[in-house]
Amino acid sequence: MAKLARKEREYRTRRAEIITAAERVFSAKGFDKTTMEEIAREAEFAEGTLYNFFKGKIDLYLSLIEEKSEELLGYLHKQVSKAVGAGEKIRCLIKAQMGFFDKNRNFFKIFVRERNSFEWMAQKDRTKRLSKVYQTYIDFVARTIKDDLKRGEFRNLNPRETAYALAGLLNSFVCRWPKSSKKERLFDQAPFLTEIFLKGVQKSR
Amino acid sequence: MAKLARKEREYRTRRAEIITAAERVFSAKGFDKTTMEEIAREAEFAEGTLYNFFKGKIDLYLSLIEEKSEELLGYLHKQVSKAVGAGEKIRCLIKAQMGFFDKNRNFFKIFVRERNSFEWMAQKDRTKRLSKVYQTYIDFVARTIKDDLKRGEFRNLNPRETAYALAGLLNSFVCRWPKSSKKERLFDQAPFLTEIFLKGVQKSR
DNA sequence: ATAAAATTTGAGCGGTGGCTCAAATAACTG
DNA sequence: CAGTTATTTGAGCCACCGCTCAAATTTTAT
Repeated sequence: MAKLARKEREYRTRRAEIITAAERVFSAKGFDKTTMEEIAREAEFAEGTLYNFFKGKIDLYLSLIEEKSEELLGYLHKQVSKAVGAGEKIRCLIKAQMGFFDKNRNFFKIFVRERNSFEWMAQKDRTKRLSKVYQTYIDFVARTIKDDLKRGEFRNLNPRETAYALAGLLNSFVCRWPKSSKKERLFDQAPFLTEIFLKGVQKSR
Repeated sequence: MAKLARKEREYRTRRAEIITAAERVFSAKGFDKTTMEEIAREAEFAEGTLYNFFKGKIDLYLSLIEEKSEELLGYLHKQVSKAVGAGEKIRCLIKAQMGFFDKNRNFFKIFVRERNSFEWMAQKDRTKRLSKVYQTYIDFVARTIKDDLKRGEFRNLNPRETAYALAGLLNSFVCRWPKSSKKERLFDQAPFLTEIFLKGVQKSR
């Protein structure tokens, strides 16, 4: 019946509100310095309410990363699938990722920060859930590179290693961003990075 | 007199022992999840003793990063200054950094992790002391790149932006390391990274 | 050997923050 | 509206941890 559907919709809305509130706080303070009390205040709920939507602090954090990452990957997938021609998929991937981060500044801080440290994290389940997310991301980048490289005049490199190199190039560059002016868009830096990377992997002649 | 000198030596030895113990724990658990009690246990001192050597947890952490970074920079400087010829300094920088990290696995974890998040950190003094460290590092890389690029057939790029790109390339690659086998050395990966980077910045022809 | 000075020790204090749960409130139902 | 169920609330519990300081121990001086 319609009633049930509305309830479900409202539940999701509230859940999403909590997630974006958490995103703001986590991105500003990092996981450890963020308190549930602060997320609750930001989301305009009482602290206890958060526990009706998430098992605890870690679950909330991981849910946020997982869901936003899915969004990112979906977007990248959609954009990249359009591109054809040697190097075009890679070019498109870089542009798409920068564009996504421009629109999701808060999330990107969490994504980058976590990506660089998840490897040696303490809690078991946290490591597991996170590594899945980042493996999926790297796999996608590696596949894109693989498809693209064999199409043009590129060296025969290990796609996975190359994917790490590209991800690193993007991430670190992106780390300067918080310091630069608000209006500056990451998207505009895409050509610079694309050029370095594509030249870097092309065949010598 | 000789007596005073010995005291001083012993003081420094104990201090260094605490720092390397802290290095082990911090690298394994990260700043927040590391407790003073655990560092004390690892260093075989009582908790209170740590406070005779450092003002507190943050001071210990920052001292560790500052002192090891100085060591790293000194080593890089020494190695790079030997190199001559287009691209040679950069090649040498990459090899030296990988070699240093091979020998300082624990420190490198802290260095990389912190480098990626210090930009938006909470505590004022911590940010200040850290940003100085990383500015010095990036400055050095930028200077090396600048010296080198004008010597060969390279594009006219902004050295500072390019330094961030290079640092990112190295760091992210290095992030895979903890997963790979113990015997695998970062040093052996240097050629792969060097090639991508040098090709990436060379003039089109 | 003994007193004085320096160093180490670890139990305990105080503040913090994740999480719970009984009570309050709101939403449905007939 | 009354009764029932679902949701929200926030004060308080409790475990944790950085840090202190009086007492114990070691080192130095005489």
